[in-house]
Amino acid sequence: MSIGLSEQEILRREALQELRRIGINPYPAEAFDITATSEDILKNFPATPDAYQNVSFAGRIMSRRIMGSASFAELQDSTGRIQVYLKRDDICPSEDKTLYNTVFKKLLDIGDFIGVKGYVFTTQTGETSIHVRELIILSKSLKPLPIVKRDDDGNVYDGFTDPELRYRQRYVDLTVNPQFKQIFINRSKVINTMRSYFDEQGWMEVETPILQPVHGGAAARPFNTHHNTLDMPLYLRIANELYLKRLIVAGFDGVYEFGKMFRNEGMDRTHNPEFTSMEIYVAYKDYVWMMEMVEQCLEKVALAIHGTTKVPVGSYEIDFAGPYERLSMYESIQKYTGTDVSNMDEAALRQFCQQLGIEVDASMGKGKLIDEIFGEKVEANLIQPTYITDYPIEMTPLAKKHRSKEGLVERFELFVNGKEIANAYSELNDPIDQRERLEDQLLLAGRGDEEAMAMDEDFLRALEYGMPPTSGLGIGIDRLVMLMTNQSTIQEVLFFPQMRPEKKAKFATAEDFINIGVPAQWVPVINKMGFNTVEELKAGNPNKVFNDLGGMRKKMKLEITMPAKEDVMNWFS
RNA sequence: GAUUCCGUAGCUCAGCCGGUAGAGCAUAACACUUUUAAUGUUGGGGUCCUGGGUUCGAAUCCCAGCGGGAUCACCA
Repeated sequence: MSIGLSEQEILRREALQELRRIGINPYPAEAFDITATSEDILKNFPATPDAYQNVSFAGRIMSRRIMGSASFAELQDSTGRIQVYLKRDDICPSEDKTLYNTVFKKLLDIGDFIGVKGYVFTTQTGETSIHVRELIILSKSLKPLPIVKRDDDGNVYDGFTDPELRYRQRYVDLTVNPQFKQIFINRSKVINTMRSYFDEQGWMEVETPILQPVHGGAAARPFNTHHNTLDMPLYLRIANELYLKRLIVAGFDGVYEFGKMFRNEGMDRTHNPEFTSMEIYVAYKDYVWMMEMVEQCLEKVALAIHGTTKVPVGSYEIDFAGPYERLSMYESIQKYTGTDVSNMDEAALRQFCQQLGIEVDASMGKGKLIDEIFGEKVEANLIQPTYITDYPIEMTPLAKKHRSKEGLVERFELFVNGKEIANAYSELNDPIDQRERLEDQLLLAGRGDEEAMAMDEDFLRALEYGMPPTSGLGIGIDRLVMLMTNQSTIQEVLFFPQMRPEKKAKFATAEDFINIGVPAQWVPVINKMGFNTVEELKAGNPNKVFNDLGGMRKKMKLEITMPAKEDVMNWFS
C-alpha cells in the first residue's frame, strides 16, 4: 500500500497513525470558532491591542522555525498570513510535553490546518504574532505543498510557476500563490457590480436552457449530446439570445442572464470551450440607448475594482469613463487607412484589399471583405473604449436593418485594448425579415458553413406573435475580467480552465497479479518496478524481472521471501 | 494548424565535448527560549516524459510520440 507513495507522503501517513495512536483525531468533527482573521489582527492590533488579548485563530501551517523549546510558525487563513509563537511550557503547562515535543515538532507538517488560541503581541523583531496557549489539530495534510519562499523585499524563491500544474491543481496554486486569489475576488466584483446595476434599473435576472434542441443566437460549432428518455439530440447552448428574446415577447421589459456558453472550437489564451457571457435585453430601447447604458455599467465596474475609471492594461492606461468614441465601420476604416470604402462595390473592395496586402479569396462577399480590412487595419488601434457601429447586413442575421443607411444593420461592438468585448443590436423584431435572414443562413449551411445559424421555428413563431422594439447586448465576462485585472490569458481568470486529460496510467488490481501466481506481498514491488498491468509484466523479460525482483528486495530492504525462479518463469506462461 | 522552446528529486533548477545523477528549498536526525528565505552538523530521496536508433557506454546525439509554454494563424 505504502509503496508507490513518495517518502514524504509515507512519513505523513505514519504521522497520521501516530496522532490517532496517542488519542488525537486528525480530522475532528467539531466546529472551531474563529474570533479574528490575520488581516484583522495585522491591521487593527497596533491601534487596539487590548482587543486581541484572547483570540481564536485557524489556518494552514505554511512555515515552521523550530528552536528547541520555542518555535515560530506562519499560519495562512483566507485573508493572509500571521506568525504564531509557540513555547513548550505554555502549551504544555503540566509534566506531559507531548503536545509540543511530539505533536507539534514531529507530527505536524507544512500544509496542516490547526486552530490556536492565545494573545497577540509584538516580537523583538517587531512582527505582530499570536502567542499560543492552546493548539488543536483541525486537518492533517497528506501531500507536501510546494514551498514558495519570500524575503522581506517580496522576492520569490522556488516559485510554483508551472502553468500546467497551476491550472490543473488550482487548489495548490491558490494556497501557495495567494496573490492570484485577488483576480477571482475581482471577477466576482465585476459580476456583482453589473448585477446590482441591472437590478437597480428594475431588470430581472433569468435562467434559460443550457440544453437546447436547436443551437441558435450565434455562429459557432456546438457540443452535441443526447437525451436518452426522449431519444433526441440536444446541444449545449452557444448563446442564449433567442430564449431571452422569447421572454421579451412574453412581456418582461428587461431580462438578463449571466451564464456559461459552450463552443466546440479552438482553445488559446483568449478562448476556452466554456466561457461566461452576460446578455441583456431591454424593451422599447435601441442600440444608441444601449451605448450609454454600457458606459455607465463599465464605469461602475472599473470604480468597484480600482476606485477609479482608469485601469492599467498592459502598457496602457484605459479610461472607462464615458462617453466613448463612436465610429461607424466605414468611418473607422477611413480613419485608419485614409480611404472611404462606403461606396465601393465588391470588385473595388477586393482591389483595395490587395493594395493593403490583405489576402482575399473568391468566396468573400462585400461584408466579409470589409470585415477583413477592419480586422487587419483598424482593430488593433482601438485601445481606449471605442464603439464601432453600423455593420454590413450580411454577417448579422439577428440585428435590425439600419433606420437610414442601406445595406447596414443597427449594431455596435465595443473594442478595448484592440479586442472586442461587447456586441449589441437594435434587435430584429420583424418576423418576415427574420425568417428571410435565417433562410440565408441555411443557404450558407448548405454550402458547408458549419457555423451558420440554424432555423428555429419556435423562435420565429414567438416573433410572429410580436416582440416590442428591443435593444440587446452581450458581454464576454471572461474577457472583461481579463481587462479589469490586467491578465493576458483567459486561463488566469478561470478557476478551472479546460485542459487535456491527465495522462492516467492503467492499473491492474492486485488480484490480477495474484491470479497469474504473483505472491500478494510482491504485487506492490511489481508495481514499483513500473509494471502496472499484467500485460506489461508479461511483455517483460522473465530473467530480467527475476533479477530485478532481487534488486528491489535489497534496495527496499524488504524482508519477504524471494520467489523461486521457476515460479517467476510461470508468471509468464 | 504552423513555428519555436521546454520536460531531470515533493518544488525551483544546474548537468560542458557521450563516461557511475547534482544544488537550494522541502523532508529525516541532533543542537538551539524572539526567529522570519532562521542557523549549524549529519542523512534519506531519481522510470533523467515515453518508445525506438547510434554507441563499448546516452539525462546528454538522432528519429518518432506524449505533455506543456510562447508566438502566429483560424475561430465571435
